[in-house]
Amino acid sequence: MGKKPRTAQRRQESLSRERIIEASIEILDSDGEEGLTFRALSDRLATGPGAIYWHIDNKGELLTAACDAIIARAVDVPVVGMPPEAVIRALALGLFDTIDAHPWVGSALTRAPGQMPMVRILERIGQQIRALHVADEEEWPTACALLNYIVGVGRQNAANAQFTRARGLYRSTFLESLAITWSQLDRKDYPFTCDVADQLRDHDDRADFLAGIKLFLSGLRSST
Amino acid sequence: MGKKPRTAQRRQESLSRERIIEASIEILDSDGEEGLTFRALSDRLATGPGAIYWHIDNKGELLTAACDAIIARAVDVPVVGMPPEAVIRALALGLFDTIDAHPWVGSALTRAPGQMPMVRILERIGQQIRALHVADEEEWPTACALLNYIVGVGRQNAANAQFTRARGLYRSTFLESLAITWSQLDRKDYPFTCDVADQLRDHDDRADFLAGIKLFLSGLRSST
DNA sequence: ACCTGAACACCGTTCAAGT
DNA sequence: ACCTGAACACCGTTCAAGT
Repeated sequence: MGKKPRTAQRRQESLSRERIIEASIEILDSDGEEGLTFRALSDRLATGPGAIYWHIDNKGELLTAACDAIIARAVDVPVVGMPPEAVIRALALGLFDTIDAHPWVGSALTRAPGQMPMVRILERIGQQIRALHVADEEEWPTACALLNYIVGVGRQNAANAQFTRARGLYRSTFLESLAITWSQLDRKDYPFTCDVADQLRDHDDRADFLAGIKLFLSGLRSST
Repeated sequence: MGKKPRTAQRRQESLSRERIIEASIEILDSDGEEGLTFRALSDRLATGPGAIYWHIDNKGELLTAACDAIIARAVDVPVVGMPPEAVIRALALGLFDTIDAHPWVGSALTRAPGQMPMVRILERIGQQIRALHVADEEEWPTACALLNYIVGVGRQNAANAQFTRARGLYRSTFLESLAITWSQLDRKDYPFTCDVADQLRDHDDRADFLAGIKLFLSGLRSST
């Protein structure tokens, strides 16, 4: 018997940073963040764990690079001839859906402040903020706030989904049990949460996300 | 020679969930998230790693419980006689500072969707949203958006600080090197980021955070 | 230059054995 | 009921040795 079962046969092409990142994304998408190990990765690439270190510095850099590949695509939305507010909405929804489809992207974004993936998003948002003729000194804080809202809420939404999946539950059953827990809280201390428990059951995360964007944009309109 | 060096002498009081959480917070605050291991924790409590499992289910639950202890204090702000918008601002700033002081709280919050620490925040925000007479069906999405903004931005800010500290840099030198990197980007592709690089150097995260809150509140005012 | 894979120093968690 | 600590099945990372 062989020393180690090999699912894939020995690779033809030589290793490269691109192939490593591509394989990492496949693993991250199918097995989640904790599924990406250097052993699983080197197995898929039919090599040893050490080989990867020739092309990549460490796991953090690998995650950032994989994240950047996804964000680069997500941020590439049509812009021409659309009003800035519509572009912002399209950008925001596109990112929301992307983080939802690749939950690991959310945490990778947070762990790489100021790095390329975040800069890509900042730039797109910033250009639209500029097109809205926000006062010069307000451009940066406004773009920042919007960026953080989008990533923050997208991340939170993805975390919910992951939390659910990790427990082998469906979204509906998870929300159902959460609604029950909330409605059983002491009404004296948690009046709002008790009342809102019902709405939890069949709320639409994507719609709530968009509602926040709209609030933001209307705040922006009223202050310029 | 002894089997194992003991920094603390054998504990007097017996173990308890409270003592474990208290010790965890001490470790998390001084050594960060990756400093909290069951070995470090049991060392500090002068016991074995297994003993902890008698009182706590797993590491995730431990982190959530530690996080909840911190949030419970942070959310306990004076409310009486203040206008709702002022309470929201105070609440938001308090949470921002708390997450900044305990960076691990940010990630713990994200990992416990719908759990107690998040509910505490939701409830306080929700009560103020209600006091602002937001339309019934808008209460939940509005509170949600605000909650997510606060936690999202707070978390991002804490991540920046951690990223800096992990590399042994000061905040100013980190921002300086980031500003240089940004200003060297290709102006054709990154006009906004290039321009904004200067503002990065001495911007105030806390002020930017507050600017987002204000934008939110003015959006709320203009839509009610 | 690029790859191999054993080895190192860790993890979280379990569990038979003790009191 | 509560605690002990060795043991298990993992990690990320390194590095001497190979081609």
